[in-house]
This record gives sequence, structure tokens and C-alpha cells, in this order.
Amino acid sequence: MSKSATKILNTAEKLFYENNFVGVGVDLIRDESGCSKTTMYTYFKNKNQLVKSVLEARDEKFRQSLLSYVADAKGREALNKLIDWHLLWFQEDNFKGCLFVRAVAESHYSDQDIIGVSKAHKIWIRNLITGYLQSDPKANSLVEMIYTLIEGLISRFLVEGYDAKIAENIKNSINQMIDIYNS
Amino acid sequence: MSKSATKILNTAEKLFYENNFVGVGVDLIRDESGCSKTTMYTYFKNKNQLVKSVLEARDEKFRQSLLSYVADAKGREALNKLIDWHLLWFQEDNFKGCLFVRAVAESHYSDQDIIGVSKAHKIWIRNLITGYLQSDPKANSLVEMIYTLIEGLISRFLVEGYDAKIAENIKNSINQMIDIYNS
DNA sequence: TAAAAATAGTACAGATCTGTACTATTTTTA
DNA sequence: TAAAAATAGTACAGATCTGTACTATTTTTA
Repeated sequence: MSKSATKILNTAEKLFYENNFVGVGVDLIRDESGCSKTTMYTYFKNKNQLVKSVLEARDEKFRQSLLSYVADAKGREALNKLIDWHLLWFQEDNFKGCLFVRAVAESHYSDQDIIGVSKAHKIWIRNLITGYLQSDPKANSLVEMIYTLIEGLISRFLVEGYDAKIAENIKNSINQMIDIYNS
Repeated sequence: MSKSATKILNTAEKLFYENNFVGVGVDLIRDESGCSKTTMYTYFKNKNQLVKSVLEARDEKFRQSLLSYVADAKGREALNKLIDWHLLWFQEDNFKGCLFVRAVAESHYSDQDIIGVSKAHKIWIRNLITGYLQSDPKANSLVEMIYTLIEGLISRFLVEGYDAKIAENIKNSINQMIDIYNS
């Protein structure tokens, strides 16, 4: 990927995340990225394609960052690292929810590309959690609950702002749940 | 509230919910509501005010619908009715997540009005759950978990589409959790 | 170093958006 | 029934948006 295309992708991602997709114009992306429109439209055939590419690139970065944070931890420890990674994300100054969820929310039902990328992103995380818990009793129920709780925290902290007590409370509850099912 | 204002509010709510806020123009709301722009701008001084009014009206309808569904149930039974009410909502054909969360996501940090209405809406639900569980041991942890799970399901079903097994699984887990804390 | 590719910069067409102004008509109120 | 209020309808100003065309310049490649 060319340097220009990367610059455009990162700039668009930042602007879409801070504001929203429809409200950020291509002229603003051009200005903030320092690239010309010629270059933009060379790499991305239209704005919708740019949105899709932004999501794909974010997905890739997200997966790498999370896997790298979990590193070679296994099972329960890996799960807690996955949770901690999310808690760190929630505390970032510019945190504004999940861009994939937001993309689906802003899209029309017919935008199957956008919905597809977002679904795949979510399924990946869910499967990752499944891998960490596969040897636990009632693994399936645990996975559903843990994954749903994480999704819930993303929404809650978007609206309510980060709250360390809530974050810790949920993390503790998850661990208690696993203990109970294992006892 | 005048008949025209109500028509405009309901039309705008439907369009905002099906699509998004920025992407739905006032001309479309005018056409679909059958009202004139004169009338629109008489009741709502600008589009942002209309968005705020839509959210306030939706909040009111939401609360009434939920309270009416729970009716005179108490405690655990009330909680399960609250959950069922949400599951019915998730199964509606046009379900597309929580409009309040989506409004915050589409807004800028500086849109304190929109964020305020959405926060108040969420706090109300959380407090409602608290009321149903106040006599339970570890009520606080239970409330956080249940409320966060519901928020999680809203996001999940928006992206993944409704899944009855997941819904039932989460509902069962919540009830097991309460049982465990009570035993 | 010559040719090819990438990029910048400008201009603009054509669509769309918000909000206002103004007149005419209909409905409600006193 | 007369006055007041609500509403429709039209037109438009001024801003903004996406995408394209075209030329000039810079960078990369062979």
C-alpha cells in the first residue's frame, strides 16, 4: 500500500471516528491528509469504498493489537488480557465506541459490504474468546456472556463515559462466573 | 402538542432510525410527513432541535411502553418482563439498535444536549433494574451485569441480526446468576 | 536518462442541504 | 362572524457535497 493511500486511510479513520461517516466530506479528508483529490480517487473509487477500506484497515490493526497484547498467554489468563486490552481502549481520550457498530448503524440495510466487514470483525472476537475458554464447563454460555458484556461496555462507556468502578465490577463478575462454573 | 408537530416527530424518528441523522434531510421529512416547511420550522427552530425533540419523544414512549409491559410485576418477575420486553423489541422487523446510542455516536463531543438526553435515558433503565433487584444480595453487581448484558445484546443484534438462542442463553444466564447469589 | 506513474492543484458540473422570505389559503379561536 | 393562528406552497440564497476533467509537476521505474 502506498504512503499516500495509508495517509488517506488513517486520516479518514480518525475523522470518521471523531465525527461520523456521512458528515465527514471528502474535501476535509483531502485537506487533513495533505493529499490531492486525484490521489484519493486513484486509490478509492468512491467514498463508500473508502469507508469500507477504512473498516478493513481498522479491523486488521485491531486484531494485531489485541493478539500482540495477549501474546502467548493461554486460557483464563489470555481472557483477562483480552478484557484488559478493552479496558485500556475504553480509557483512551478519543474513545467513541466501536466504529464497526457505528458503521452498521449509519448504513442502510442494503449496505451489505459494510455490514459484512463489521459482522466478520465481531465474529472474530467472539471466536477468540471461545478459544480461550474451550476447556471450561459451560463454555458456550460463558462465551456468550463475556462477549455480550464487552459489547455492552463499549456502548455504555460511549454514552456514559468511562467509569473504572463499573469496568472493574464487570471484570470481577466475569471471573467469579468462571470460578463458579469450575467449582 | 399539535397534530402536525406529532406527525413530523414520528416521521423524523422513523427516518432517522432507518437511516441516520445527518443523512436524512429536512426536505425528505417534509415530504414524508406531508407537512410544509413553514410548519416544521414553526415547531422546531432547526434540525438539531428536531433531533433533540425526536429523542425526547422516543424516550417518553419507550418508558411508557416498558412500564406498561412490566405492569404491576415486582422483583424477579418484573426483571424478567423487562428482559422479555427487550427481546420483543429486538425481534421487530425494523430493529436497528438503540437510537440514543446512535445519536451519541453520530454527534460531536460538544453536542451536550444530545448526549444529555441519551445519558438520562440510560440512567433511567439502569435505575429501573436497580429497583427490581434492590432486595437481592450483591444487587449492585447484578444490576451492572444485567444492564450491561442488555446493552450488549442491543449492539450484537444490530450487527449480527437477531438470534433467539443467544437471547435465551443470556436470559437464562441472568436468572442463574440471581439464583446463585441467592443461594 | 528517458518513459511511465504518481501526485498536486484548480476548476467546475450537478446534486443536495439548511434555513428564510413571502403570499395565499385554511383552520381555529374569541 | 371577524380576527388570529396555523399551514401550504413556492422560490431561493448560500453553503456544501461528490465526483470528474484537465494541466502541470514531481517521483519512480526501467
